[in-house]
Amino acid sequence: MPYYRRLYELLRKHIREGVYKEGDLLPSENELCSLYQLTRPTVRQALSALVNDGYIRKQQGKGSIVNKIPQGIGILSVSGTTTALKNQNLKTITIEKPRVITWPGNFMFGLSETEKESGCIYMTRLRLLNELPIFYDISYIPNINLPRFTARKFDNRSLFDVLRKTYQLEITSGEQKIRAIKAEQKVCDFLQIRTGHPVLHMERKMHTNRPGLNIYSSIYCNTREHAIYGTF
Amino acid sequence: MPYYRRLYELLRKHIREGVYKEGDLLPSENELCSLYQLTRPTVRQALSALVNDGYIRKQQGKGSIVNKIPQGIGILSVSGTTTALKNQNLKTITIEKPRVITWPGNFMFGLSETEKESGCIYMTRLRLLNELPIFYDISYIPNINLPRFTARKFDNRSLFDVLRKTYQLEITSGEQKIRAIKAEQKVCDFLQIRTGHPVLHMERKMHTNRPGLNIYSSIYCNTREHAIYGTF
DNA sequence: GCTAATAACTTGTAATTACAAGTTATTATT
DNA sequence: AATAATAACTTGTAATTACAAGTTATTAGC
Repeated sequence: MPYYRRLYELLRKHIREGVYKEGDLLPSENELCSLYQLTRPTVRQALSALVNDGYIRKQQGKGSIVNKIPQGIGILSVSGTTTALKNQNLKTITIEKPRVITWPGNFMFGLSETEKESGCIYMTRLRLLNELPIFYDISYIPNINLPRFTARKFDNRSLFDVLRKTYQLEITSGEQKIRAIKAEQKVCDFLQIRTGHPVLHMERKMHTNRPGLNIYSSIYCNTREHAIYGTF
Repeated sequence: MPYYRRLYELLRKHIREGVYKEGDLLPSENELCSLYQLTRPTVRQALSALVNDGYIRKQQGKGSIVNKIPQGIGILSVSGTTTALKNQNLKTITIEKPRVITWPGNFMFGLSETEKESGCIYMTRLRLLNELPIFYDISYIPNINLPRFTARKFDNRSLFDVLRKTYQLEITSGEQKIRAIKAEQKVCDFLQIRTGHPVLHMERKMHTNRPGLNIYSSIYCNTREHAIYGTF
């Protein structure tokens, strides 16, 4: 792991654990240099990654100021869904275990030839916050070089954790379409809401560090109690 | 304007105008160096800003690959709402002209003391896409050093354009809460939809380059025809 | 005691050099 | 002709140096 990345991970951990609180100043770039035996460009690379991910903001002449950690459900952020939640009780239930299907006709995003040919791993999950169902997820993953995937279990573990640890797959960026819709019967049942209740529908395409491999989800979200929170 | 910024603006313009199309490779970093008489760190700074804003992705050993330009309604991106739309006919109507009010009780985000003391500029606008109302915007701006703001006109011009050009205010980042709700009567009237139709509700806090000055909006969005599109 | 200049910080920009690591086209070998 | 090694690219990481520009604390002068 490169030096700038190590420093990034360390500072990120410190911020998340409250070593540096909201409004605090990080050590200055020169201090970080001498603390960790790095040069300024390297330190700046780590800091700009933190700025990028919303952990700090910088002000010329002043320093690196720690931002408030997102407390809501940070599903809009790049990092996995589970990560943004800290003390809240989030549980994941697999409704349909992963199985290989042919891609649905009229898919939400355009597919490459490679993706079309390789078929699709399909699974549905329900995610509960404090015992209340919040997300109904339908995931579509191209069946490209992911051995034994359908045999894996995801209960109480983020799909993205498995992808990262087992297949070294990381989400690098993505696109999404968001709508407010009247939920159909099946979705209402899963989310335990009245038929026709407004529901947030997200269609996401997530790019990974493996070029050409994208992960797709269709997510229905009950926002009655919790809003979707995101930074940009 | 710094060199890296100039190169960023130029390449961004070229991508938006189609000089480089989706999937194309930009000139290599070394080519850009000799083309514009810059050094590689400077070129890389410009490119990483383009990666950041989703215009390109990079692949080691290959090059900088141009991404698809977002064609939807790019309200989730940092840049102003109007910018992401290209050939579509977007019109803005001011419903309530900017006026100074006291901050509403139970405001959607916590306010600093400075913000509370300085009062609030309030305005509401309706934005139409191809003659159809899509967004109903309520904006709240702290009345801090913005001379003659209430006298300005915003018809058919992005609020953010005025803020940038008149007051050198730029949005640097922000946070938002998103919900699917049943629209109340007034909102339905503005958006020309049936009472109780699902509507997307966004509450946004936008940080600016002027430390301590944030812009707030509450946006109701009709997503029946158009989805909100964003990259991350 | 107050004010203004200054010094000592902070981050921002930029050139230079060097090598590592991934990709692609070329060349040599079989 | 197909394959494997290689060379010539590409971007990634990292140290070094220098000065510009913004912020804050100190100091000198009144």
